[in-house]
This record gives sequence, C-alpha cells and structure tokens, in this order.
Amino acid sequence: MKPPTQNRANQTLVLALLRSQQRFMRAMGPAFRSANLTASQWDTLETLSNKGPLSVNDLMRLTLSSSGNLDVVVKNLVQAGFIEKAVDEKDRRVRVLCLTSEGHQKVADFMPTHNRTLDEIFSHLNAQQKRETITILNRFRKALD
Amino acid sequence: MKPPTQNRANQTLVLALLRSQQRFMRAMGPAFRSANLTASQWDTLETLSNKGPLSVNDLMRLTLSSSGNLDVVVKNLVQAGFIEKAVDEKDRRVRVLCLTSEGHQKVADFMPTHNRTLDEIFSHLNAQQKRETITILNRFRKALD
DNA sequence: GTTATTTATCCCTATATAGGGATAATATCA
DNA sequence: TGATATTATCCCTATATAGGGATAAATAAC
Repeated sequence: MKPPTQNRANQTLVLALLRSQQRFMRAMGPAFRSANLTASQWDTLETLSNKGPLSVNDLMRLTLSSSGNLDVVVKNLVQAGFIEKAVDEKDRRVRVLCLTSEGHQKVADFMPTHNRTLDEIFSHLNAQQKRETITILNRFRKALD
Repeated sequence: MKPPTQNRANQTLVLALLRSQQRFMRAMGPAFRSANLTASQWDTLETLSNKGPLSVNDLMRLTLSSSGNLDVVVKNLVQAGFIEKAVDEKDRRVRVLCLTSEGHQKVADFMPTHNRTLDEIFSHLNAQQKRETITILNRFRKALD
C-alpha cells in the first residue's frame, strides 16, 4: 500500500504562492508605472543602493535572475542613465555596476512613494501578521535549497 | 511625533515573497522544459482540465493574467494543438476555450511528472508545514483584496 | 609556459507579461 | 428604434524572462 500522497496539498501550496505574487505585483503596478520603472528595474536599483557597486554576477545572485534576463534589465537602466557599467581592472572579465547620481536621485525620489504604496497594499495586515508571513516564507525558501 | 513605520517589515515581506516565488519557479524549470511547456501554458492547461471549457475572460480571472498576456499563451497553445478556440453562439463576443484530445493527453502525461517534481521540491516541508504556509498565504492574499 | 578548465559576461531566440487602444457584439436607456 | 455605454477579445509595443551558445579573461594542470 502506497503512502498517502501530498499531491493536493502541493498543488494548493503552489497556487497560493503564485497567486499571492501575482496579486501583489498587480497591486504595485500603478506605482511603478507612474515612476516609469519596472519591478525588475526597481529591484536592481534598490539592490545597488543597499549594497553599493556590484558585479553583474553578484547582482544576478542577489536578485535571483538569469544572465540573459539581467542583461536586458541592466541595458535599459544604463540607457536610462541610472547605472553605469565599468570594467573591473582587477579581473577584466568582471563588469562592475554602480548607480549614477541620477540613479541615486531616482532611488531617493521613488522610495517614499514605494513605501507609501506598500503601506497601503499591506494595510490589512498588522505587524504581527507581517512577521508571521515573513517567517513562514523564509522557512519555505530555506526548504527549497 | 510620527507613528513608527512598517517600512522595514514591508520591504522584508516583499523580498520574502518575490524570492520565494523565484526560487520555486527555478526549481520547476527543468520539469517544464523537458515537457516542452512553460509555467503559464501548464497553468492554462491545468485550469481548463479542472474547470472544463472557459471563456478567455474567465480564464483571465482564474489565472490572474492580463488580456495581452493570455492572448499570447493561448495562441501558442492553440498552435501546439492543445486547446481550441470557438465562438460562443450565445454571445458572439465570447471565445470559448477547451482542451483538444491532445491537450487532455498532455495533461494526463505530464501530471505524474509534475506531482513527482513538486514532491521533490517540497520534500523538506512536512504536511503540517505545508498547511501552515497555505494558511498564511491565503490570509496574505485576502488582505490584498 | 602551454594547454585545459573554469568563470564572467554577452548575445540570440522564444515566450511571457502588462497596459492601452481598436473593434465588434451586446446591453442600456431615452 | 436609435444613441450610448459596457463588455469581450484582440493587437501593438516595450520590457522581462530563461536557457544555451559564444567569447574572453583568468586559473589550474601538467
């Protein structure tokens, strides 16, 4: 006799995760659009703002994006004037990305809007509920390693 | 004096959600690729399999996709021969989508692989932990309405 | 020190994704 | 009925996304 499968639970879990992310992204959409940024662009700018200059490879790991993907996002951010790409003289394979002054300004400008939008989106969750959600998601992620 | 902001918690929550989804999709990638399906295509096929024939609009609501998005996914699935699109004679604006026999076969073929892959991906979560994650995510989603 | 391997980046292709505008069918209302 | 509004779908454009292959630089092996 086979053990009872978790198929139903697994599928429910997948749906819960994907739909949560979709709903959140939809809710964020207008704020990003009004700032002329995409979610990925903001993710990149915010990461560079927090961590300082990073190689393409480091950024790829931090944002969990693929090479072909990040390349496009970076290209559009360079073209917009928000980041610069320079050869690392210590290892000439490496390209170091850093915010331009326009990039820093953009982060400074959008951050308040971003925070306000998140506050609105999450306004029906109290601090305790947010902590619980974070804890559960961190455990979930760790289990996927 | 201003109330303490939840900015840090909000940003942590966002990161936890997005990175969880990214990690999960990465883990699923190979299985989808070996079946020559994308995640969105499978989402669509599975939904049609569960719910039966649906209008484009209904499918859009169930899969939380945008019109321009679903259009592309449906086009590729029609071209692959997995679904058919027909005019609804009761309301000639509506297109009804349904699985072809090849579509039903594809769902039947891939479902075991899909279930096995989910079992592996979630192997470090027990039944209780899965339930907790589902509960928390459902609450999260409800809070976003 | 030359060869092999690894690593970092970039390019190519296919598909996904979102919003907005266009179009046609339907429903509403004066 | 005729004008208007709503709805369902489709199309267009820009960007994101992933994998795989190409290339160059650096490292390791011998």
